[in-house]
Amino acid sequence: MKIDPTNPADLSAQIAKAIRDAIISGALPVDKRLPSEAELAEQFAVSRPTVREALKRLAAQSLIRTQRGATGGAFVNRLKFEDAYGQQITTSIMLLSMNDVSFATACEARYALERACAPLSTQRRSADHLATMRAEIHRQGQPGLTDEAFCASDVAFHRALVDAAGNPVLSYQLAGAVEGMQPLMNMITFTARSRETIIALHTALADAVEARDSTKADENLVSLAQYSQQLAQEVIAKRNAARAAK
Amino acid sequence: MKIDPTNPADLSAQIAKAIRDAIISGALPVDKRLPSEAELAEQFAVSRPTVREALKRLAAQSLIRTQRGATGGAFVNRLKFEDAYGQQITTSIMLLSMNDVSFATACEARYALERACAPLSTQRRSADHLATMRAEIHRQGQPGLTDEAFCASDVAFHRALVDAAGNPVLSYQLAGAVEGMQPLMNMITFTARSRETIIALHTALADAVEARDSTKADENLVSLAQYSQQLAQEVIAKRNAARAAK
DNA sequence: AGACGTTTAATTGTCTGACAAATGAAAATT
DNA sequence: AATTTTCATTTGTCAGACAATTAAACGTCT
Repeated sequence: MKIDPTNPADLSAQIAKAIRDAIISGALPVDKRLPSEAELAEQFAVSRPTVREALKRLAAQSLIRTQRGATGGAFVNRLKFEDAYGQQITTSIMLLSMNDVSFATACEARYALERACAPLSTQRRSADHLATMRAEIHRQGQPGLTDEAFCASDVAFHRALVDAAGNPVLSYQLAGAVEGMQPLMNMITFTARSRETIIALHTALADAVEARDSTKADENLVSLAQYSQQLAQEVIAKRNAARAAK
Repeated sequence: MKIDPTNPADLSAQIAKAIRDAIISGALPVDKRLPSEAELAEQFAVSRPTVREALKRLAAQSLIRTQRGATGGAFVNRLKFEDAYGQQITTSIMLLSMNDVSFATACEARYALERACAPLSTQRRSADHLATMRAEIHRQGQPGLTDEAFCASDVAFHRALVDAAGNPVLSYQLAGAVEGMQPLMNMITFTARSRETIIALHTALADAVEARDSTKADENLVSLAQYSQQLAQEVIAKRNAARAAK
């Protein structure tokens, strides 16, 4: 683990990279304690604040955790799927909001990935996953539900579908695609009529999953994708009409 | 943007969260200059090193960039897909290596997602993407190629297939699944015979993409998935045999 | 001897003050 | 008017200090 001392700028970034590479290469195994900040400062020939900035960079990526006290220090953190979900969702939201990604593009990606999950989900779904899906469908039918709550329930429904595949790697990858779309979905106003249509499709999808019928599940996902695109187009059309009227 | 002053620990994490939330909510738009470190220190009633640690956390996530000089400072960064790729891949590699994810689970996820891309790729593939795929196939056939280089070319081939779908969101999500598997793939020793088989499947896949035949492309992906699983099982079987012999 | 409270050393978290380096704007000079 | 110089601002880094936390070492009492 060495840094380039000739470039006296970005020292903390260089140190963070050196430690990160050591973790990736396996030289620093999980739960291994790093040297203390004072020792690291001496090793890299920098001051303690600089070392601390480097450690905070790593902590932001959940690569290390720190503990105070006599036997404390910085430890290589076992990256949990749970922690990675959060980062993945944040990054997805940022990407979609900052890069003018169209609803159509994001929606296409989301449903393409979900359709990839569906055959596995229909095979492996447990009673638990199915119950979650049914519960969310029931929630979606309740009167007085705000659009945001309806969207959140929609996300939970689809998360259950994805998790039913029983593959944590798939769940992780899909978390970004499904949850990252929520801000875009929130632009849509769900009328009572459109909610009915979505709930009907969700029910049919849940039925297909219960019957372990992957063909029907796929058909329903295609219908959901098409209907989502249609709703978004209506929103855009209305907005354009309002703009033209001005 | 406020923090809880009653808890005098994790101040930098709290400040980072406050700023991150402001960025996500849109209160701080892209390219907006944050207050200077001295001003932030005053606003949050903390010292400058604490503010700096918070900013480094955000920089580690590519949420801000900093610039020295008179008109410098920290600016909200437009998160590029390119930047997000790198983080995605690093996180995926960590997740797979630290959580005892089996080759079978990772492989299943990867090919499920790739099959989701394939129909779009066959529809939209450009001559450019096809040329990249052909070039990587050619590289894979060269004698004297190390296993690592063969794997890297395999990844490049599949990246081209994914990018051919013309959906940056899909490419981003798939980057983790495809490139994150590389360390696992590197465990496999590719004999001349197994390379031949893989190259034949790649060629058939490229042919299907060229002919815009999504059914054939899907069949070849399924075959590739099965063959990858078979190779991995052989490696595991050999390893177990060696262990039993001891 | 064993259980329990106390001290102590190590470590992170934070603060203060300082200087160096970069950089654009303003001022001075040609 | 163009160029050079100066200057103010801001980040990057450093040194030293103290507070808070924590577990181990130590001492004391039963």
